[in-house]
Amino acid sequence: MSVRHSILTLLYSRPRHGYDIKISFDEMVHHQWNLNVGQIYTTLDRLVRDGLVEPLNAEHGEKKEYQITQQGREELYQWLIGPVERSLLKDEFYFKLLCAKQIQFHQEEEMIRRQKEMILRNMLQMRALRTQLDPVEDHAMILLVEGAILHLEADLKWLEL
Amino acid sequence: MSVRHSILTLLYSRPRHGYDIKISFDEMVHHQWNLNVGQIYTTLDRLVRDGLVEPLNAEHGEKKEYQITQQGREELYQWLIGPVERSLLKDEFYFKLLCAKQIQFHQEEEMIRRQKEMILRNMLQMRALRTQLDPVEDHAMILLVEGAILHLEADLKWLEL
DNA sequence: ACAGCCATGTAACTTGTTACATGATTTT
DNA sequence: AAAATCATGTAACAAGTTACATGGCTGT
Repeated sequence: MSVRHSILTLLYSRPRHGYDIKISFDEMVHHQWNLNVGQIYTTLDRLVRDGLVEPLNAEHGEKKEYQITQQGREELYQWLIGPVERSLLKDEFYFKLLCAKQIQFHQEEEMIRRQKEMILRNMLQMRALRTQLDPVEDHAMILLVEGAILHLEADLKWLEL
Repeated sequence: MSVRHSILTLLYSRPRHGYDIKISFDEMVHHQWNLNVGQIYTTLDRLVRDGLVEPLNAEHGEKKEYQITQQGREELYQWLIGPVERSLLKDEFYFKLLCAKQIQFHQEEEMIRRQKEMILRNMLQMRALRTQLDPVEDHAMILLVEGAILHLEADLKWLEL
């Protein structure tokens, strides 16, 4: 979603080097998002360029650590606190239906069928994830996953109309 | 969302020139999405490059028209019929909550308050749009807008937990 | 004459993304 | 010794996006 902000998030508590960020990222998202390691490094460079992150003790050239700057903390704060747009066209499926209507694509039913399938697949995925979570350690994550499942159920209900 | 596919959609029924696409696009989305005209032209060039669109009678250099190719129709078809991912991390607000938890950002309540505000704003926007729609001409759009409103209501309900 | 719309385009930049190269260290 | 993991990076491209330049045509 926003690799930049993920990195700022992980650097918030302590400095890390690229590979460390990669590992921590995978843990944070419980391996639900496959991120190419290379992207960590390209994004770190860009964050340094923008003054949101700065390199630490780059002496010999090994395990270059990075730390977040004050500006980086502010950027992260603003991002977190900023709400997410939820207008009609921000939902790609609605947008597709709009386009389908425009060209008189008479296969809305098939679109809906496939979308339902995807939602079911995503629900299974979420349920599988939930069973893997530790009720103590991942308490907040469990709430999120359950919220996501409720969301998917609402989605499904709407498609059944 | 996908400017490329919007353009393919508009070229599906007949060839058009850039400005025509811009006007039709604004109509199609009922002015809910502000698209810079320049982007139409850059995207058209890229579509031509990829063989999804081809220029028509570019004689004197005025009103260059473009038409969709067979490959373009197929691309559009595949895009329309393809389902949209709905996993946990694809929702930016969930992702923000995850990051907030990671850094022990103790302002989840404020995040939720602001997100609710945004949803209410988007709901008002949708309701305003609905009143502007023609019950005959825009029948399908009305369904979509009402669906979006239901969606927003479900969103709101979840945030109230 | 001037405003406003019709119409086209480009240069520049952003983020996301990947395939690939390279080598060190650790485990089997 | 081979395989796996640790670790860093680069070149290249896609798509989104915008500010800006340019000129014709139309109505007042």
